[in-house]
Amino acid sequence: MANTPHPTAERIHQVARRLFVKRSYSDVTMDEIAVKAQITKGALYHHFKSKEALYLAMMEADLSEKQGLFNKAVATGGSAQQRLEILTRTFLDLSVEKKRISGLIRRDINTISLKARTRLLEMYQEALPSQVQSIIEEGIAEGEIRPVDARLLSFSFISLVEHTISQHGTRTLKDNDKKIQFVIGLLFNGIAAKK
Amino acid sequence: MANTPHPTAERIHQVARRLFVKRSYSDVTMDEIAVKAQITKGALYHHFKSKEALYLAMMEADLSEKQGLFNKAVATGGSAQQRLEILTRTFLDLSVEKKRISGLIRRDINTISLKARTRLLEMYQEALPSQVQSIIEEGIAEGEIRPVDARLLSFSFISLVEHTISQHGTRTLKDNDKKIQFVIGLLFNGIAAKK
DNA sequence: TAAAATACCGACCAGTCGGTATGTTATCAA
DNA sequence: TTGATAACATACCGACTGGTCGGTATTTTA
Repeated sequence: MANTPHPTAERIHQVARRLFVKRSYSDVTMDEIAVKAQITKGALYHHFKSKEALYLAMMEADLSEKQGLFNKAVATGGSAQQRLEILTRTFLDLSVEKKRISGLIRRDINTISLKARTRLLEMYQEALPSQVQSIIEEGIAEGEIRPVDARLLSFSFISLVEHTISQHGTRTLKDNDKKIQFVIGLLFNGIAAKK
Repeated sequence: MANTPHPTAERIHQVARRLFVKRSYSDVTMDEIAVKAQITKGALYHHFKSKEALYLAMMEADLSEKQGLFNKAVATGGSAQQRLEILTRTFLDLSVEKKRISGLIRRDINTISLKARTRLLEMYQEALPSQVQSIIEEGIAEGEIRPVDARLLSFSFISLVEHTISQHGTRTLKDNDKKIQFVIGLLFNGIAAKK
């Protein structure tokens, strides 16, 4: 399925990923991808039949990799809090670029075709939110977490984590331990002063 | 400053706002704006010297309006929690379109020129995050809130609120009271079950 | 009421971008 | 050696896009 055996296709993936992370779908051109990958447009279109196909293939490769990684965190034992900590750490240990990709979906989702959009959302859903959600749901079942809407909470949590890797987030929370502490602390205990 | 007395310019603003909310900066064309505003391209460029100028003017009008509204919430008395509730309610009472605009900045920020970008970020910063931040800072000073990084927290909080108006958010949290309860409850107390 | 500013029209332009048509070269099985 | 196919290269197309410009209608001002 997610096999990209050809070295050129691999290189195209890398270049595309780098460019799409920095600029929006519409702003990245196929010409630029070709130049940066040191091939011609003909070669580029030999490997990917359209811009959208390339974008989707790149995202699929990334998301399936993430799904596998996060699945390990979900599968471990321990409390919901511990498992969310592990999952968060797994995410934060990724390269800067790969951490940023997750945010592309919200940015580019309205640009691509309806078919690609549906597909992309499904892949994203499986890779990240649903895994967080399942941890939260089990936490609720165990009485560790108050009964809340697990899905909405999982999106909120992901958003919180993404904020810790923003420019200001990395400035304030230097290392990954600090980031995890901030995000897990806020999620479980809030910010109210202890009475 | 934020005076747009001319009815045509006003109509262009409305049309542009509606389109830019739905699609990204690059995907909205000046031709389409002209057609939807029932004028010609010539007239459009008579009122705004460039696409970017139009985008910026639209955003400025919106953000300065918001800044004024939120300022009232900040200026009221009461605890930090009460004031954040009022601010959140003020935001949630806006039209769907105006609620969505705030999210455009993160989406389009890399598309526009550096100069426009800096300007836009300053305006946004003043209108929303810094007002939330000042409430949080006072809450910390009063011992109501644990000492945390107020700026990072304000961004996180805004993000939480934005999630409640997503498709799934509105489905789960029907009315504004529910939304406020979710967001304030999470921020102050977290989701851990009470011991 | 003349003149000057404003508002608007619509044809047009130069450049861009995704995609294609038509090659040329490398690979490798038979 | 051959010939089929994959892997590229090059030149080009046509649709589109932001922006321009000469000119006209309308309103404001002197």
